[in-house]
Amino acid sequence: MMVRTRKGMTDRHHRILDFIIQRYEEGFPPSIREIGEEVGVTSTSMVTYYLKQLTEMGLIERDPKFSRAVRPTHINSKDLLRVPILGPIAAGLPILLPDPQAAFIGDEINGVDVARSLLPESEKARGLFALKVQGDSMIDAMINNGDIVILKSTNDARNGDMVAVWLPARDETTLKFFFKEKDRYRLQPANPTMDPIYIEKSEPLEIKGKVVMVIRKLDTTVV
Amino acid sequence: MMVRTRKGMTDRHHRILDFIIQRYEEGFPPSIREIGEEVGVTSTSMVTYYLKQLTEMGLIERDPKFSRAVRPTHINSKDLLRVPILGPIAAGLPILLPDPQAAFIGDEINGVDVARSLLPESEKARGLFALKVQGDSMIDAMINNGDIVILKSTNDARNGDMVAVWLPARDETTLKFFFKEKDRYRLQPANPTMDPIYIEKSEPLEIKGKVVMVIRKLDTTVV
DNA sequence: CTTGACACAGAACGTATGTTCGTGTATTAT
DNA sequence: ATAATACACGAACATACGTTCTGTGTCAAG
Repeated sequence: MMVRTRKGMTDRHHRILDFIIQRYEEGFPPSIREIGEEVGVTSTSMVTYYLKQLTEMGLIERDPKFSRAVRPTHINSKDLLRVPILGPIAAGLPILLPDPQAAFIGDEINGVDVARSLLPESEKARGLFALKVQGDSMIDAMINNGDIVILKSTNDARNGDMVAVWLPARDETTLKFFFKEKDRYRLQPANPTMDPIYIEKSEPLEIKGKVVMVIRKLDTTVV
Repeated sequence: MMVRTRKGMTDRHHRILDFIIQRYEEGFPPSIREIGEEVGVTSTSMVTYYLKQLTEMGLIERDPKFSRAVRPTHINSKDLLRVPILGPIAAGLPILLPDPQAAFIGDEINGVDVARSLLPESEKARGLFALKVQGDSMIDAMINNGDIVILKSTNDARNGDMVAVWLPARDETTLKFFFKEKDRYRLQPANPTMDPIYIEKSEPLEIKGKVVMVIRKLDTTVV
């Protein structure tokens, strides 16, 4: 007998969480009243109310013994960003769609730690996910079996972006540099010795994300 | 008995600074009274006194607008490893020898921050350096112009290691998988479609380091 | 319509917090 | 010896802080 469908994160939840994360990264956690002032909540009890919910969602931690003792739960430190590995990527496999909700649910799945200093300013926000390359099908993108590709979730791209695309007509996932030309899209392999693929604009083409970084671990340790 | 040193850090300075650093890493900065309790200073004015000195020494920062707004100025992180970028690497260039001394001298040159969690246990020690790939000569190693290669300084390699070698006979630097065979060394490109190079054991071959990681930043240069 | 959970505001209250001031003692320079 | 300085304790005080209580309005299910 649920009275009202429990909405997950509202805009205010997000803004409060963002503010706490921001302050956490600066090293100075905010007080209840500072949070309220930031997000436009005039009452301290309302902030407590939201903080309680965020705590129950497992997104923040509080220590009732101290004032200003609030911090985001996610493992991300001030210097690191933990990017979730959503799954494998291979030529024959469609890319798993990143569920923005799922990122918050306590799915303690695999992830890669990336130094924030390596990411451009604009990517420091959320929306990043990682895929682990399976097989040798991405060789023309200079990407090997086992490499970790970090992407930003997006549905469109600008010329020159390296994007992960799903080509329904070919049942194929591929990583290419994206160029929009007059009547077609040109998907250019990173390897300059290889030829581009041309996709007519009438053909379907799903951009799943923009590649932000590629990490290759050379595991010299014998497993 | 305690000798009064005119200036500099006394034991209490150190303990206060350590406590601030510890709390900073935990995300919960301490209050004046908590600091006093921790280091055995009974008076809040004494803590203020020391904090003022530490601020003047440039070791901590405070924001008088907020409570608990104290943090160490230096950025030390136990999650990150800063790997110095010693220079470019290109086919025609010999690799700069990493000077272990130079890494410690306050040469605030370029560096990459790497999450320790991405490095294998054995590599967490020192001896790592990074090179920035210049040109397309490493394409057969699946490495692009602009990629950052992180190496561990070593003079020998095991079979299967990816190594950076200098071939004096060819005046060439290259990154290849290393295999020792009966009478020769086989240098295998990472790209499986390309053929290996064979070096007779009589020929000179200088192993400069073992590749631990490759990082490719796709600078979409947004904004 | 009634009910009850949800969303929000305001105020009250006890404690926490940082600053300032007064006092005292040991060390050092002159 | 005297003065200046560094070090130390405690109290006082205004404000900051988090919790809790009361009250209001909304919305959907029964």
